[in-house]
Amino acid sequence: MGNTLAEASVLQALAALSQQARLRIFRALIVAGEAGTTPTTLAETLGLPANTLSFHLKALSHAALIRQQRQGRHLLYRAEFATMDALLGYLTENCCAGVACTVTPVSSCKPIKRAKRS
Amino acid sequence: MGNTLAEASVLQALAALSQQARLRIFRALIVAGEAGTTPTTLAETLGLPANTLSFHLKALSHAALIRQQRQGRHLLYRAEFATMDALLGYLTENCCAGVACTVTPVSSCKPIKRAKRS
DNA sequence: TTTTCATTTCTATATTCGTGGAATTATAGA
DNA sequence: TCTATAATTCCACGAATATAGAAATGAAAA
Repeated sequence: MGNTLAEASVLQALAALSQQARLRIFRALIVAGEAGTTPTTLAETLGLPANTLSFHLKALSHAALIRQQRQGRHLLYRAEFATMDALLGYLTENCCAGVACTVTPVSSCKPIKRAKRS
Repeated sequence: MGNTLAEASVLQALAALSQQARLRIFRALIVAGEAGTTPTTLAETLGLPANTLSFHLKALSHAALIRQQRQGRHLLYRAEFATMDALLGYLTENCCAGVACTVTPVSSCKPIKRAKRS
């Protein structure tokens, strides 16, 4: 039962995710989970120049889909699960089956503990 | 257990919904349900010039989020629930909690019979 | 078939977006 | 402090988008 976003926030989140580079960045952060990821890692993983990546990170941040935290010399970016949850809630309730969705809505979006690979 | 969309289709659908006029058009079609709505009705409901509306309808059609059918002199537009369902499925599975979402996914998006208001 | 209405396409314009090179800021280690 | 590294901001430019007036198409009614 997450908060529902205002239309403007929904539009901003959808716009942020509707671009290939940004969708991939976001997905990478989802996979990274609580550990988060640094821009440098993202840049080499996704093959993006640092400044281009930064541009997209800003868009995702502005949409509140990700969050930034400094970790020594690095920055850590993490997915903001609550916003994604709220976005899915909005879409389910308002863009799925009329005024109120009759089907089971997404209950929650949480980072999951995953085994580190390699 | 709807089909999952390819990344390109997801991006197209998200882009289609990430614009105010189009999100409102889509929501109006959701509310209209199986009955569908004509461009004329949409135009006056949303206060859009016919050509601008047509432009946006095309974008939604191209993303397979809506469908068109001729009804005599009018056209009827309807929401394509299956695509929305698939979009929610993708977001739930890939952008929610890692490789596979542990929470209950949206089971289905169906038009519901609703009482006409006023 | 002629007229009428519904909708789209054509065209133009202003704005926003995506990209990446170069310069800048910020942090930490020597 | 000085230096190296991390990340962002500045800037420019081509591409894509949103808007809407005007013209064109399509289907049905007269």
